[in-house]
Parts: sequence; C-alpha cells; structure tokens
Amino acid sequence: MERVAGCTVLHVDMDAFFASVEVRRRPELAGTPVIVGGSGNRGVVTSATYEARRYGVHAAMPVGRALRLCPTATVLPGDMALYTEVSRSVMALFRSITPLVEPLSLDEAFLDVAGSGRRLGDAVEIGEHIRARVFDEQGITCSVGVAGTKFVAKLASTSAKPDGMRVVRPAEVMGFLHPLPVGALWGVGPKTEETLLRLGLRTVGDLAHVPARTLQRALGAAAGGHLHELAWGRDPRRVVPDEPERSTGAEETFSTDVDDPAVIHRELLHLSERTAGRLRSMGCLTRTVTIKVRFADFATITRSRTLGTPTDVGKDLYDTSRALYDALGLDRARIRLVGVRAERLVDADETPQQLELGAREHGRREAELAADRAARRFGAGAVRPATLLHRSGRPGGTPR
DNA sequence: TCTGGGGTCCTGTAACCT
DNA sequence: TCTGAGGTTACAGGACCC
Repeated sequence: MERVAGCTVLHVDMDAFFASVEVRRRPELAGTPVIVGGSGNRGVVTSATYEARRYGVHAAMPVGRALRLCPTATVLPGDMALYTEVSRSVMALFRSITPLVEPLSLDEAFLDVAGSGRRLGDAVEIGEHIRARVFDEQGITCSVGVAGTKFVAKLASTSAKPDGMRVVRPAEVMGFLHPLPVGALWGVGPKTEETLLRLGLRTVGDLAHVPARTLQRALGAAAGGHLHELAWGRDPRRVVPDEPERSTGAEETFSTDVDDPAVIHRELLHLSERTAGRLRSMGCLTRTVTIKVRFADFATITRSRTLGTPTDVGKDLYDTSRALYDALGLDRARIRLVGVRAERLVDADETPQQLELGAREHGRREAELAADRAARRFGAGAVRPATLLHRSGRPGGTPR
C-alpha cells in the first residue's frame, strides 16, 4: 500500500451508463451519437453518448432541443429493467471485492478497500482490476477516482472521464481541489453557484479562504459549514453500505395539460397503486403521504398528511392523496404533473398492524398482494382497478 | 428552449407540548 | 390560572443529485 498510502476510497462511475448499455445491445450504433430520453413530446435526455455530448447535448435537456443540436442522433426510449439488471451485476462485482459498497444510484458507487489490500493489491490495482472486469463482463467502460475521502474520490472520477482512472493522494488534495470552479463541488448547483459568484467566489480555493461564518450567512448554517470543510478537503463521511430508504413514490407528466378532475383522480389512483406496490416489495409501510401538483406555468406545490396507522395499501394512499388534492379546491386549473410519495417509511415486519375496533374485514391488502403475485407472473398491470382500464390524458395517451 | 422521474437533505414557520 | 421559554414535530418549499 506504499504507493497510495491514505487512499482507500474508490468512486466508480459508469460512463454514459444508459446510452452505453444501449450501444452494447446494438453494436451498429458504436461511435455514433445516441440519446436515451423520455418518449413523448415532453421527454428529456437521461443519458447521451460522448459523440452526442460533443454537440452540446447533456442530461436533463429537452429531447427536442437535443435533436436540434444533434439531428443525426439516434433517440431511444430507455429500458430501466435492463439497466437495473446490469447495475445489479456491477454492484455484485464490487461486493466481491469489498463488503463496504455504498451505491449512489444505478451507475455509481463508493467502495472502501482498506481491508482488501492483502488479497487484491493497493487501491490503484483494485481500481484497474474493477475497470477491466466491468469491461470484460458487461462490455461497458467506467471511470474510477481514488482518494482518501468520498468527495475527492468522486471529483477524481469525474476528472478521469471517460474510461479513465485518477488517483489524488493526500498531499495532492489542495492542488487538485483549489483550482476547480465552485460549481464542481458536490452540493453546489446553479442557485448556490450564483450566490457564490455574487460574493466574488469563483474557485474552490476562493471558498477556502473566506471565513466559514461568511459562507454560513450566505448559504445557511449547514450548507455553508459543509462547503467550507470540503474546500479544505475535509470530509469525515464513511462509506456506509445498506442505508435504509427514506421515501418512495411515483409521478407523471401529462402529454398535454389536464384540467379535468376525473382524469387527475384516475392518475392519483394509478400512482397510489404503483407506490403501494413498491412499498410492499420493499417490505415497508408509510406514515406520511405527500402529493405534488405542477401547474401549466411550472409552479409546483406539495401537500402532505401523516396517517394514524402506517400502510402499504394502495387504496389508503389513494384515499389520502385524493383528499389532499380535493382540499386544494382547484377550479379546473391546468395541471402538468401529479405525483404521490410515501415518506417516513417504517419496516413492515417491525410494525404490528393495528386492529381497529369496527374496522372492515382486512380484504384490501390481501387483494393487492394477490395482484402483486399476478403481476410477477403475467406482467405489470395484469390486475388493476377497473377505473384504470381506460385511462386517458396520460403520456402516450392511447387507452389499452 | 421549455423544462422527466427517482430520490435526499435543509430551512422556515406554525402548532403543539412541557 | 395565566404566561412565556424552549424543544419537538408537522408541513411546505426549495436546492440538489443522478
């Protein structure tokens, strides 16, 4: 471990993950601009090959605009089931190297390899080993950052992209960090960047040489203090595997704005069923239900309610989300998106179901569990509420 | 140009409790 | 019995990440 003493944190990040998986499936697209993006007139880019990025295409850009920038690009709708499968394989590979794997999303993870040195060599050797195996086994490339802290490892992998590896030794951290623009820091988005630029702070080095109190006044106690620590390379966060999930939910943007309450109600039912299905598959119950409504002008509001008894039943989520929606008293406002979220999750096994005096027979949950089994056997949507058999106004529009 | 869907975390305010 | 201080929780909004 002599060569990279103090560097045991790896950040591994797949290159253009969704797009790379698509190119693997359709090799004739190799070397061409490929965009994976939401279908329909309101889709955005979720992933783009480097050939497309050269034209200025990037994630979160509306597909229409991306196509104007890069008219020759192939646009694909995306296949989350496939990406999830590839992700599972890659994470399993990481876990064969160290149990300390903290996935951040489908396509990236932190690894702590402090305990793996004897078996597999130092962090640099492990990083090269991972890159080779991901390419051999999955046919896609990834980039690796190696450092002593999570956030430096993450910045290192970004600077190594695509298909590279970068090691930042403890003695090199300041030299690596301080020339970077403030926007490179994890947690500095467009708004914070604007605030920092107004203060005349352009680089991480500028940030480091301003008193923490100044940053806290401008950005709030937590963010200001945190950024000041990061600017000096201090990041005490450990690599933590198996963090429990805090919320789950579903939302949908209509292909055209909707003002019919009946359509909104049906969509809330659909989203409630989806969210409840996820809760059941996670083995969780929710204590708080939140709805989100985005209006035609993009203004967005949320409303939430905490339940007396935690639930994973779609009907309960629907009753609550519909009550929250109706309480808004919207008079045919034009609505672009609705969403349903389950928050403050609790473990279903550790939460005894409370029997309520005079409650109806507990048939609904059993019915939904049976529908889950049917869905596993016959596909999603095999069994669903009759109201949802002919949904309209949803993306894609066509009733099934 | 016209902005998805899945999440996490933080903050301000109000309500509530002691 | 009233009042105020201080802590906790619920709710809403917003920034950020991939």
